[in-house]
Amino acid sequence: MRIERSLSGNPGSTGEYVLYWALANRRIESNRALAFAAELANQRGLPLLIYEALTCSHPCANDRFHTFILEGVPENQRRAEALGAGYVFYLRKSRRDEDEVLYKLASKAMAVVTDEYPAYIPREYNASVPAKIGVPYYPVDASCIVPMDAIGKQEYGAHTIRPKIHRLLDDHLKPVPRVRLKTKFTARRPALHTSVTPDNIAKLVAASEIDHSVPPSKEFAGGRREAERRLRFFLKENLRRYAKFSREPSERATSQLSPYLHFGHISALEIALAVREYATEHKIIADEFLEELIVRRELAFNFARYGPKPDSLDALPEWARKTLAKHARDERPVVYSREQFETASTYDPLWNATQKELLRNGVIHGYYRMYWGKKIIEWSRTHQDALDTMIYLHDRYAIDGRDPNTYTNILWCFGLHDRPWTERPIFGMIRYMSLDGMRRKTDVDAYIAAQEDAR
DNA sequence: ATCGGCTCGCGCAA
DNA sequence: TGCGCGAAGCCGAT
Repeated sequence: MRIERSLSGNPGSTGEYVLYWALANRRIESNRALAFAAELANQRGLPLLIYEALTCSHPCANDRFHTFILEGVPENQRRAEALGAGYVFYLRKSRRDEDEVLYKLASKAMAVVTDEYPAYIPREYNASVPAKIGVPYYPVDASCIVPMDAIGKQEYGAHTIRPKIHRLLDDHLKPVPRVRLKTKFTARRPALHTSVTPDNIAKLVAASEIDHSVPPSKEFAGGRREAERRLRFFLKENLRRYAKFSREPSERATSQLSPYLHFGHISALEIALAVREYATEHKIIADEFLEELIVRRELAFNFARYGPKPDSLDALPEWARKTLAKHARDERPVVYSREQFETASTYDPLWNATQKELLRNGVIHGYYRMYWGKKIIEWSRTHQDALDTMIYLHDRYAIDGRDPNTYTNILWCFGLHDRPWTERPIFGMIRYMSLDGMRRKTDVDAYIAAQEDAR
């Protein structure tokens, strides 16, 4: 692995260890940023210290996300220490606490390595933190299979990025080499460490100064082991059904891994490798799944990284901005308030069921998520209101929200990475979706019944 | 049940 | 410069 891109200073100055800050990829295995930090440490004869944090000043901090993240911590600590690395987890319980642990740890580090991540808070950290610490700072892309840098520019759509990804895939679709640390971390653990065990998670969450009105997901428990369990289940039960049923939500044939991908409990790389191996062994064609996991996911990261902004209508292609502007003042026969959306109180039973899935589980099935978004456009006073509502609901409830993928999914509803269609009110030439269409293609009633039963 | 048109623009072949 | 075709469709004609 090359040592590249120093954003501030040069490695080689003094320090007691190399610090890896698990900002977006909260895992020890299959992590290129951590592997890079380990190589740097070995090169300098220093130990590796891994830092994972959870903050309450995050604008959407609530019980759901806190619980999910905390559930991953004991396993990360165990695996980090098994490598011979140091591990510090710090939960800042109060909104007023400064982010002083990172700065303290960084002040004794030879270099800070972290995750490049083109959205939400991590993106802001990577822009602001380097200037505040006096040591070299390396953000490494540990999220994508083909690193964002290897594409290097904003792509217009799946059809333009696909050939580039496939051309580069052989170079990158291989396991991250096992990390072996030459120097064990033997220093005393820094005092500011929050001990997390399966038993004290609920107590830690309750004591945090966060929004306690969004309960933990009823469906998804966080952590590496849970991610691995779901991957095994998907391979065994659903990979062979995926091509046929991925757009039939009532069949539940999708991987259910997006929450774990979002928090980095598992990597897209290891999922792709496991899927490819299982598919070869069992003579399954996995192309449809790998297209979603690789091409479309990486298109989303490409958009977030190289587009002007991942969460703004300004980032749409010109034809979409034009047609939306033309229809900005169209009459909206039905308009719901944010509260009506949030409480799943529309006239449409399918839409309400998708919103209930979001409220209860923290995800919406990928296919219905598009319908969910299209209807919010139809039922909002302005396009900007619709975007604000979608981002608000995702940021607040979706475990896989605040992610390049979800922002891209949301903007897709406004024409991003899509093409124009027959002009119609409100939508202009943006693709429209209807309840009749959903009924024609999917078993709407089975899905609604499943959401009702799940209460 | 199936089919074509709708409508724009990228990237490639020529 | 022309041409094919695209992230998940709709609608009306047959």
